[in-house]
Amino acid sequence: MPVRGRPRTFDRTAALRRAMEVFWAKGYEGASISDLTSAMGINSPSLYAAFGSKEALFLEAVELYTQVEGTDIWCALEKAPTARQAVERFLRQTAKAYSQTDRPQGCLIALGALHQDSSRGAICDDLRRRRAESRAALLRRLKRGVAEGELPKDFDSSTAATFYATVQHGMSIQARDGASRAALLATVAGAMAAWKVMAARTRRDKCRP
Amino acid sequence: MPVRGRPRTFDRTAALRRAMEVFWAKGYEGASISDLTSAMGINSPSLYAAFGSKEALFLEAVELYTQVEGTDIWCALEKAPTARQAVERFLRQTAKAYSQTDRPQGCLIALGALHQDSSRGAICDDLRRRRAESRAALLRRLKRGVAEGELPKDFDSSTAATFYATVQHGMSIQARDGASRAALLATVAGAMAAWKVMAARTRRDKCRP
DNA sequence: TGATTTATGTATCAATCGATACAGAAAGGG
DNA sequence: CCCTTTCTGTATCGATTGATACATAAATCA
Repeated sequence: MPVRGRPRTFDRTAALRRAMEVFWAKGYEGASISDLTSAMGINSPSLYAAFGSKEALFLEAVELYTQVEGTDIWCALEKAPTARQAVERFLRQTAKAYSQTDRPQGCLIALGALHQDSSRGAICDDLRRRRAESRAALLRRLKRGVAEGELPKDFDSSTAATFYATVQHGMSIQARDGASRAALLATVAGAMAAWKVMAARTRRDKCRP
Repeated sequence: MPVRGRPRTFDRTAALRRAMEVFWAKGYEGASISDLTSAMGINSPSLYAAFGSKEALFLEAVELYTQVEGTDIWCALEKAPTARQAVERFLRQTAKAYSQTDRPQGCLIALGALHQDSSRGAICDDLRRRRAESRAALLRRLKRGVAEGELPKDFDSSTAATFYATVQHGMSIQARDGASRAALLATVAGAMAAWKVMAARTRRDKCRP
């Protein structure tokens, strides 16, 4: 069923992708409507007609970001055969994604709107919810590792999930500071060094396996 | 030698401290001159007469922040007897400082201005330089540990410094998301779990000490 | 065809941004 | 005393912010 009125003369998804890149590079507050419209190749009335408001555009851009840029990271976490490999691949994919040179460094969800008072509350809350979801996904994978016997029953999945989520967030700032992929992978190596200690059973019967 | 003209009617340092708190809570972009003047209890001409510009005020506020809020963390790093304790106390002090409930959560230097394009370049560069200095201080302490024989000669101080600095940055976002002190300390525990692995000599002769 | 519906481009809107002009007030120097 | 210097409060400045009014263009419906 075709739409009734005059058809849109721009590609809505392509324009949304451009908006995503602007928000990614400049953050929610730092991206002005003028920045957005010039990057999207449209005038502001078209932006408001198609997306509603700056807030709504941002929320759509973040959803697109999650689907497009986050897929590799989520897949790494879900598809790896062991929890250990899942976490390591999750972090290595993160290092790879955050250090791409043909796009902004670091994560839109981590860096897009950190100051609740100035950004609109809904913006900040949405990103916070997505960050919490990232930790929750890690937690699910770790608990599965415990349930499957890969990790000891007394393994503290909650602490480990918090730790690895925090490392990922720190990597965003590190990447934004210009860290190379090698430097990010060094951080991954450090984080994975904690694994065998956290995964060790309380009784030290694994020292000489 | 007393000053010549009409004396200032407000406490410059107290006003600067208020400005610091506003920047800390809202970031550089998010803090408007109106926000600042109302918190400082002065009018905008007084602000510009005393501090020059918003940029200069921010730079002074960050310097004050470094001296006032960073002292405990730096002291923990410098004064601990071993490198291991230095890093652990450094992170534990960070957890404590970032989770104070009577002030903004997380670190002004980590969160104050992450988007180069929108904030003035000098602001972003100053914070970046201070973040780099934090990693450099960690690196110095670790290399001292190697020189003193606490750590093996092949210990990768650079990787470890990058890792622990990144964890600290991640803790800022974690704290800004409302993490409790216990959650931050869980991250510290995770980060310190990596220590004994990174500090282990290449030959596994330390497994049964 | 004419009526309806939706999108586009120009030209703004009120509000807020960072930053000042200006006159008066309060100090020291002479 | 007057002169100079510096700070304070009021009242802005031009620029930019996010968001629209309005006339016109381009499509479908009847």
